[in-house]
Amino acid sequence: MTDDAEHIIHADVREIVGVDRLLHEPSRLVICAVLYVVKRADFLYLQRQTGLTAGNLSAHLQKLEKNDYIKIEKTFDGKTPRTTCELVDTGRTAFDAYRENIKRLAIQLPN
Amino acid sequence: MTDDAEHIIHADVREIVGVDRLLHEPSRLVICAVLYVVKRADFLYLQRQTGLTAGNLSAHLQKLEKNDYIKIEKTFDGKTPRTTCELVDTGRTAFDAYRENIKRLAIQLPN
DNA sequence: ATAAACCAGTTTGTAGTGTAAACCAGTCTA
DNA sequence: TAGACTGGTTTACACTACAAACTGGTTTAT
Repeated sequence: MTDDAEHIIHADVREIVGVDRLLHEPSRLVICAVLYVVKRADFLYLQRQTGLTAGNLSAHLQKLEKNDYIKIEKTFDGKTPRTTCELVDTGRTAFDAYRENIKRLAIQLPN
Repeated sequence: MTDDAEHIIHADVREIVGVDRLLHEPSRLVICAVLYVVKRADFLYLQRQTGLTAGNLSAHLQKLEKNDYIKIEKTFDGKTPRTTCELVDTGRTAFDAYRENIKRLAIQLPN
């Protein structure tokens, strides 16, 4: 195989090695996908939607918060604690970019 | 947030937690994307195309081979060793499936 | 009253993974 | 024949995801 075939391989394909790892993790991708459409969601709702264990979900949410992709609010609903999550601008923008990237990858290659 | 919004979230979105991890790793995804279009490629060609270090590339190729996604052939080109890689059916099928999955994810969500 | 079960998460331990750096066997060059 | 180069492989380590164990508090049952 020579470099003659190089023209086939679009630069975008190579660039996916630099993909946003924070979003590339499936668990977090699902979390963000859910938050992308519902805007706000509490812990249990997210857990049901994603199918993640509570521990997992908690860890991933913290990671997303630390990177300012989501905002976590802790309140009380009567006496029971409630954790509410929201995708903020940084996260929304990153998610859009990620989608664009993988869309290009998925569509661009010849069959 | 109640489950009223549940209808928005398509089942496919949730399913990406079960994505093919072997292909989901960006390095391997690029390797397979290259092999997908060129059919056969040697080690150095792959290294140039992917931008991976030799050690990395070697490790990922072994992982792909162990899972029967690619076939690795070792020959001599004169006196210099040559490692040639080829995406086999299992790998090609998996790659197609992976593309389908992420395409759905990328396209399906509302903006 | 008090024990048991439950709720809403967090923390901890472990196994797996990706990565770069170090290494190796053999070949070419001066 | 010493040194550099080829074409990789192996090693060491830092990071990550995941499940299981735990925490702090509340409700239910006895």
